[in-house]
Amino acid sequence: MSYLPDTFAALGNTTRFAIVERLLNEGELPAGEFLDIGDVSPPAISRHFKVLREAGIVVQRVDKQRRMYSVRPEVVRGINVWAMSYRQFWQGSLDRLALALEKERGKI
Amino acid sequence: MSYLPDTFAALGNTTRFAIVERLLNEGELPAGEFLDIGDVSPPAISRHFKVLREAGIVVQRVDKQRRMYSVRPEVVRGINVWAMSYRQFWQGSLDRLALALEKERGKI
DNA sequence: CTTATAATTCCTGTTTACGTTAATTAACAA
DNA sequence: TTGTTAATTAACGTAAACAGGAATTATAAG
Repeated sequence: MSYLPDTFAALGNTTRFAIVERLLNEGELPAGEFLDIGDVSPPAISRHFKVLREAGIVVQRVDKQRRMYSVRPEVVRGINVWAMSYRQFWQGSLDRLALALEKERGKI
Repeated sequence: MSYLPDTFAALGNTTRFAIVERLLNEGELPAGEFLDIGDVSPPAISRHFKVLREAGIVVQRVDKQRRMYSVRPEVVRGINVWAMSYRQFWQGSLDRLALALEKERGKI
């Protein structure tokens, strides 16, 4: 069985997706850094991190009173592996699109 | 704004994920072909396809009484583009893992 | 015209998701 | 000790997700 549906379910919430993107761009950050993300309360942030943790998307590191969060690289890589496994499918359509554009260009 | 959270939300259901994987592997199929996927009723299948359509993941083609469904290649490609945009992040961790394994091998 | 097939929509009930305020835990600082 | 900061858990309410059976629509076949 694949773990991907659980991963996607966790990323299928705009607040959590924004959290993950920010962690990906800025690296490890404490939970408190996300209070400005789309007006959510501290309890809401905390529960979103719990969902992300339980889906295996982030890991927590305790530093004094703060909980530092970071994204597990394998997760993003896993998504990439999945999408790449269907590369022939989507690459093919890209090639056909490029070909069609070439032909259009020829007509003009 | 990114459409990815909606895409992930739609794929974050095991039944819908199974539907999409099957369409990716076997190509265009009628809705009725999915009645064996984890004992779901025709209405349930129909509603899952509606979610997938509204998320832009699949397209419908009418053929007599049948509704033929197929995956939009741009969607899978879009997921790939997103994951690839963080390649440095997950590739880096892979390299460190490989290096660690090399060192371990050296010790043995 | 009548029946069968394919899929959907309607109606309804149950579960899950998500947010808020209040209370709690843990660490730090005066 | 007392107060402050960081984050979580508890309790509660509302909205959305999801499922099933019944009814509906559209096409095909006898």
